[in-house]
Amino acid sequence: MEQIKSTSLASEAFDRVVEAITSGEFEPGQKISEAHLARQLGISRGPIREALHRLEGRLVSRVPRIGVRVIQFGEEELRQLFYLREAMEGMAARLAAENASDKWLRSLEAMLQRHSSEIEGAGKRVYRQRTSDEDFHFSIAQASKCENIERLLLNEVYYQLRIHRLRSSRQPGRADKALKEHFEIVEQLKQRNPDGAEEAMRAHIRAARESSLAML
Amino acid sequence: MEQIKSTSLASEAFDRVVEAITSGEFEPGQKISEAHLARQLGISRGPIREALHRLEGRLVSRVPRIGVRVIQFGEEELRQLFYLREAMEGMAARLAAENASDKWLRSLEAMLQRHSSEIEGAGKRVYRQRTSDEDFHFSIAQASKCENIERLLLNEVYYQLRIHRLRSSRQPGRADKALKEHFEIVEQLKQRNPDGAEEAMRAHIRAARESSLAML
DNA sequence: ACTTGCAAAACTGTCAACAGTTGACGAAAT
DNA sequence: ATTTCGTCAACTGTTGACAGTTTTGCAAGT
Repeated sequence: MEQIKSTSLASEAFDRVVEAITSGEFEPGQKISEAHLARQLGISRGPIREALHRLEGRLVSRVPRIGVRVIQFGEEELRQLFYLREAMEGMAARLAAENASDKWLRSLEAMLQRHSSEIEGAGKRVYRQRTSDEDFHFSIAQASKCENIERLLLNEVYYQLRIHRLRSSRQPGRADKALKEHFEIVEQLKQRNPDGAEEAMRAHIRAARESSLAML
Repeated sequence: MEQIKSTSLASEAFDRVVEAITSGEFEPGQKISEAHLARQLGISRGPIREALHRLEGRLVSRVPRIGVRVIQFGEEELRQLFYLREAMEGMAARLAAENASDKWLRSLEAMLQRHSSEIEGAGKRVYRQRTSDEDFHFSIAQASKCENIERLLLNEVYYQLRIHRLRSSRQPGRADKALKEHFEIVEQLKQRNPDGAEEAMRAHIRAARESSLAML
């Protein structure tokens, strides 16, 4: 038997707006009008309001009586996002090292092997909503068995990161280095070394931060 | 010049619900009816819906077509909350050690001196919405100059922590130990030692975690 | 050219009402 | 006594309308 999904208009609208923002359809700083968006999606303003409120502070900023805008993303905001990421993903790696099952560890390693061969045939710089990198990091967040961290990474960090990724090129050779760092993280996880796993993850994210900031 | 405050009914309702939950007026697990709450506050359901949605995942959990309930708080949830707290506040302390002004450091130390004398006259276990402990920790979050961390600590962590604090007694002598740990954190901040500050903060929160869990 | 004042349009905050769903209660059937 | 079924009240999701505010476009004045 399969679950019946009766999704609400508000959730639908939420997904659409996230998609529109993280895919670049809505520019950073652009104003989003409730009424206009409601007409565009063919529903009333209620569900739209709900969706936009759920995004407040994450992907849009709101000014009372004025409206909501897609968040702007400067160097400082990006740096701070990486600080938050370092803290949370570092802890996630630590917890994963303590909690993860052997089965999961093997599947994570298999994922890295796939990514490894993807990089070989490296021509394809096609856009994909969820990158290999995000899959790896999110998998570790899940393995931490800490719902708070998992939820916040998903809702706060990764959404914002996609906006940035969309508008900036990556340093040449960064993918290779990142993959090596991923392998180092897996190695620490396999050794069930919480300190090592956390430090490897944090070093990886610091490196990603410096690389991203260097491209601005 | 002073800012004109034009607070909306939704924000008002939001504050009221937070107050009701963190003060214990609404029990954990209790269902909150939009219609009932709207009648109670004398406004329509729109602003209420908005307020409850902003609390989703933080202080209330929502089931589609059923309604919202005040979150339940078990041992595991509490442990995970402390993991998140350790990660974020550790990073906050690190950033504070790097960024904070000397003026702020002196005011933080003065705050600790006040807390110190408060504990002397320790009879007053009166309930206060914001405890001395929370003031100390939030001040460091502000000094980190990282808006993400500040916002998430406020909206995600401290609210939930208040629910727990309300319903559990503290270990005898914990206040004294906590104060000593606070002084250690300040010491590391004064020395502008990021590693030391982060580790002191994390050790402090681990100790608070163990103490809290021991009381269940 | 630049500001000032004003009127119209557009938009947000709020409300009241409607439709469909859920959960509870009690009657009927086994 | 227990289960099944149908009814009903309460509630959530959604809508359209109203009021007040902000923005915009334009005209008049400096």
